[in-house]
Amino acid sequence: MLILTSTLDLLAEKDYERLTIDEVAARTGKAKTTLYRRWSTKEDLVLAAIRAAGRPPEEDRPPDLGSLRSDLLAVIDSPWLGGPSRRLSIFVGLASATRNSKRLANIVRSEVTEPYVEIYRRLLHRAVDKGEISKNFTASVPVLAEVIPAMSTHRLNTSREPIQRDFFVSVVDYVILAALGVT
Amino acid sequence: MLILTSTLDLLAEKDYERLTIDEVAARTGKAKTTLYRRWSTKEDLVLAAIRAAGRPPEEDRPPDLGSLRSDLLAVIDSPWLGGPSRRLSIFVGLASATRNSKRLANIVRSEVTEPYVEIYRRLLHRAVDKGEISKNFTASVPVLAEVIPAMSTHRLNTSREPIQRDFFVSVVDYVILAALGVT
DNA sequence: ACGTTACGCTACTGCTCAGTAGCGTAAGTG
DNA sequence: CACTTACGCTACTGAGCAGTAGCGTAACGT
Repeated sequence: MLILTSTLDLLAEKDYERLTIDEVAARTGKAKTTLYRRWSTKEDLVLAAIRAAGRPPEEDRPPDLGSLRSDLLAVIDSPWLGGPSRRLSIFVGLASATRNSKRLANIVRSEVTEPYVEIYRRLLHRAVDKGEISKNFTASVPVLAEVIPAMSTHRLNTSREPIQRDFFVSVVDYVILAALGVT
Repeated sequence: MLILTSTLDLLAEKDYERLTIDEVAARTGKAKTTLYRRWSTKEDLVLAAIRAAGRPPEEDRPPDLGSLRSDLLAVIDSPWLGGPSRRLSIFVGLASATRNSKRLANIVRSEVTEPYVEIYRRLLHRAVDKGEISKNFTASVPVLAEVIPAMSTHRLNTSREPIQRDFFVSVVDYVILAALGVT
């Protein structure tokens, strides 16, 4: 649906508060009243846009490319929500929404951020089970699973420029894999 | 100055956009006109509040407690900006401001976030120089210096609840020190 | 006593933006 | 051909909030 993807586009460019229905209308060529006929509030529209995006495909089919490193990078490169750059911008745009509405906050957490962290968590646990990583690191998995989302949103928040892939690679190599004793 | 610290308080509770001059006035018992006589815009007021906070004391006097671990925790526990909890909330509140004004964004970066990351960077480099950490890890210092701010703002953004100290300790032990091969 | 400075108060302007009213029109469906 | 459904358009209301006007008043120094 054009309207819903455009809503996500605008959410990526601005953020929830700066996203105006007028602009969604203008960009999609629809009339504002048309939007309000289908979604009775701005919150509903954004909610629908989130749901329309579906869930990350890696949730059902986690990558299995032979090494933890390549699996982590595969998730980073995932085309979900339009690839790393758009996905990250949407994450940041939605973060501001969680301050507006507790309802929105819960949906965002349960449909977007939590599933995403969960994927990393599972990859890490699987690497331990496989023996690729020592069992001594089991305790650190929950924290490490948050590292990639945390570092990338922080980067985008402070630098405003699009994030280079090198940065993700640095995080994987210098932080996550290093913390797991992978040499 | 009561007005400036209250401004920071409100910034910590809400964020830049939700901070209203009327509320600053109400909370400080001042008249709104009084505030506008001294600072001609909301942006100026917040700017003044930031400057009044000064710079982190660790910038001049980095902690030196004998181990990298205790130095990192000392910076985390720093009383600057009212201690970890208030400081972190202010960071998050200011992040929303960087979307409003490029001027504000630059000041926030140069006076608040960058100095803070720089402190971690220096602690890490010093540990390498001292020989506490192997020189092999020099390349990873810039990324690791962002880990604590990134992880803590991310936590606050997604969970909304105050952050427990255990979390910081986990980040230090399971992420940073682990990534530096400290056993 | 007198002027100056700083503050308080009430009331207003002006803008942005969510959400609504009401009317018109094209396209499908029986 | 009538009827319904869906959309477009212009114009409005109403709230929130930055910033302003104008007047009154206490505190101060001289």
